[in-house]
Amino acid sequence: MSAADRPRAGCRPLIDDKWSLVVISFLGSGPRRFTELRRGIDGISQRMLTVTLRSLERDGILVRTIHNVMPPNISYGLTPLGVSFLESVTPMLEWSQANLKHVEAARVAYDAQKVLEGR
Amino acid sequence: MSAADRPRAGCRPLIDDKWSLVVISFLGSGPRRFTELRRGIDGISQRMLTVTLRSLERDGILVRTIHNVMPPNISYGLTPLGVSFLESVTPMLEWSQANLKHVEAARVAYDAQKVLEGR
DNA sequence: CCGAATCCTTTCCGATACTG
DNA sequence: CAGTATCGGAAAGGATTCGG
Repeated sequence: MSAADRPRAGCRPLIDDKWSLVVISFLGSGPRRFTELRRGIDGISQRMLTVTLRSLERDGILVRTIHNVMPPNISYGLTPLGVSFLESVTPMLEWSQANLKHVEAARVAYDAQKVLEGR
Repeated sequence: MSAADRPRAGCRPLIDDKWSLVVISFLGSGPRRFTELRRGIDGISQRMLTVTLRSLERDGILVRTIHNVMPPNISYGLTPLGVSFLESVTPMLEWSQANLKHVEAARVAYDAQKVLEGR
């Protein structure tokens, strides 16, 4: 990779909080309702789901749609901007899955070395 | 994008803290010394640079090298694992740069709408 | 120059209770 | 079902000081 191919140093990700990526990748397979998200995303609290959805709606990453059927329900789906973002993070998500073992091994080796050195 | 192309829902990025991506992308152009990083990365405190470097060293993303020249100095450089990670985040970093204006515009529109609705 | 240690403030976030 | 409001503990992070 040459320097010209890379974004300039110091640039920051626009979406970088704890739950946004998980929510976005969950919505990659199609719109979901609040409760589906809550049950489908392990460990998220109701509060953080609400906060995250609001923030992503504000950023134009997803849209909140109220369906006037009986009973009424609300769904969340990615916008075209959200889809393009998901596509851009997919390589990083795949890297994380593929290299989880490598990173864990590096941590174990590092910690073991620290113990040998006497903290 | 089909469902099979995507990492399974709920997977989490291995590196997702505030400063790691900035440090890694800064090191993409080659090894740097502590003070170069400190001066080159806008807004990072000395403490957070230290903490971030340790964490990334532990993860096997970068290596700390002590050069026994006069005067001695210490440099930080990406490992092959770190380079592969940087390559995987590059699309997301480029997306962030390319869509900053879009997202900011969406935020302004959202906030304006909220005001119209009377909070 | 590099970084550890301490202190202190800010922000995050889960639990809980309540509304249409 | 789909939220909002509030509270308190936990964690992040900045400022400062000290040491090799």
